[in-house]
Amino acid sequence: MTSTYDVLLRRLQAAFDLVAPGADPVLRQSDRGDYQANGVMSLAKQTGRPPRDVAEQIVGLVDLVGVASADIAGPGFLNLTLSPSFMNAQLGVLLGDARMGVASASRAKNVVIDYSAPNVAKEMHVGHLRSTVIGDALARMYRFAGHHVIARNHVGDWGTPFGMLIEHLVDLGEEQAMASLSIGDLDSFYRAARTKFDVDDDFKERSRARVVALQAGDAETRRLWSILVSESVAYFAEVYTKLDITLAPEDVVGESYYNDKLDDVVRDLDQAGLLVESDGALCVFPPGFTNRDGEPLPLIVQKRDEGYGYAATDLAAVRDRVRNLHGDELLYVVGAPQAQHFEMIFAVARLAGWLPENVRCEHVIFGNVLGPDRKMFKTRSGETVKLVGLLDEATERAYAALEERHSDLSESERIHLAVQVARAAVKYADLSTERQRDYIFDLDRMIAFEGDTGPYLQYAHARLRSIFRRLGSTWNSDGASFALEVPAQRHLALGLLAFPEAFELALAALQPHRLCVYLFDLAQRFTAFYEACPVLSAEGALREERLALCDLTARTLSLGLSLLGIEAPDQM
RNA sequence: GCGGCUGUAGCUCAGCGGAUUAGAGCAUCGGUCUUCGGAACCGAGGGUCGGGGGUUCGAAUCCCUCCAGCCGCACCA
Repeated sequence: MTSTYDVLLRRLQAAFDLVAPGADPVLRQSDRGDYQANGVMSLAKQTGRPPRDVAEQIVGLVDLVGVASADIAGPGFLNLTLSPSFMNAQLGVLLGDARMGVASASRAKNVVIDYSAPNVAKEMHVGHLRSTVIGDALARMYRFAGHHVIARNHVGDWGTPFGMLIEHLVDLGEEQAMASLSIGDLDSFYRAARTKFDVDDDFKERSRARVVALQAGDAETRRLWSILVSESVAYFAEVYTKLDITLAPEDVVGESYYNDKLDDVVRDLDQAGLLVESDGALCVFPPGFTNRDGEPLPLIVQKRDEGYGYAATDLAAVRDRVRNLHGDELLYVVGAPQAQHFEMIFAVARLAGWLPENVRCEHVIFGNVLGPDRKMFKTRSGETVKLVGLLDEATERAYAALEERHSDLSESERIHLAVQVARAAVKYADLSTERQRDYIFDLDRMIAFEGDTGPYLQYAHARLRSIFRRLGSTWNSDGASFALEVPAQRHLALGLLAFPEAFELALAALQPHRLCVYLFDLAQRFTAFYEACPVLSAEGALREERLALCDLTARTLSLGLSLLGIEAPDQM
């Protein structure tokens, strides 16, 4: 179907094109009319004509028959009011549309999304939360839009720490080490290795030798290393299941994957004449970057000791994602501190010709998770907060809240619901603010059932479903049409019709919070409707109409939440 | 020093391709209703949109500048 927004846009565009080809109508929802087109104002400015004249011209040219009426207001605003018949028709189509009006992409793009990226042999902590949650939401949104998502979990599985980790594994014995790792207490494993490394010179020496062996490809060392990796990946999978994240073990393509491609990267850069030796290191100096002394800032590709740094790996990854994965879009869901690093990586990749103009490459930046003191979120004792612990605590709170309100749930139902509510709370809190901002992790606030929270949206959905449960018989929408004579109904209907543009804007800007804003607004429209409009006690056509609005609202909420990676249980 | 991000109601945040009256949630206060699940709804108070300039008929939104906070600025990822 063509969304309501798109119908309006096309009609307006045709009229605008007659006045000034390509002029943007700047169409958006409005509280003045149903929609407003502000493009007249800039068009007037651009042509030097009085806005009202232009507005009148557009109104004369635009064909909105059967769709809407247009009024000129103020200096030259175009307020649009949808016609009842058009709304009825659009809502009627929605009843049979599982996509709730969102068109599927005509050409599926390959979208490579790099997110989560935990470290092998290290616990996942709050620092991984945002990348994981935001990245997964974007992945779900892209898939729904009809694109082919290639998720890349760029785990830290290489580097000097692996010398000590492997030696620690040897010390423990493989069986003991695997047991220790599979319990999920990765931090104590890492800490133990670290401690030995710091206090035991002999261990330190062994660790260094082990790094050399690892890099040289020594078979036994690689085998031991792969134990660490596979145990960790298995652990990550558990965390992802707990969080309901779509990343699979196959998506893990760690830093080590690029090892054998790094020589090539350097050679290519050299042949392109981009490589410069500086202080013994091989660097690229992309224009426009300076250090604190105002001197050109290098991207160090190969260190003085001839080892490769992360820049080389990231460059190899860009190249791989364009050449081999045929990515049309490359997204990196990585925190704000690495902004300059990625700018440089992208700049160098463009210089080297690895990143064609038509490939969109973007660092999807997000801010920090802060504690109540507005500083980086840490435990009281100053340690990083484990993701699993965070979820467990959220689940306990959700469980307690459910226990207080529903004694009729079975134990297993309550546990299952608590898990769903807790995930919703944590994810929605993360997704609902503009991602570049830091946000304060406040479990009390996010798990509240009132206000702009995940659980509130789940609740709105559950209330809707309960109406259909009370109905007893199965309902179908065959007899429904939309007169929308009660303002609350019409207001809700307008919200329903706006789902496609809300989704598309969120996706285009890579801003899941826009979808959150939409869903919360829809939920509020629904509750207002719910107060004003009895459903089950209504009769005849009015009852069918209201049931249909409930059905559409429930489905829109459920779909929208699912695109954020949040479940919408039928009962709470 | 250079660069980036952030600064909107007591608190947490939307709005920032300029445009008609600056919004929401929480909290506070006051109401509604013998609830299709009250985990609800309605209303009120509360804002020099960090400060100051500028562009514009019109700026929270664009430009400049200053202030505050956080982050980055060569061999750790």
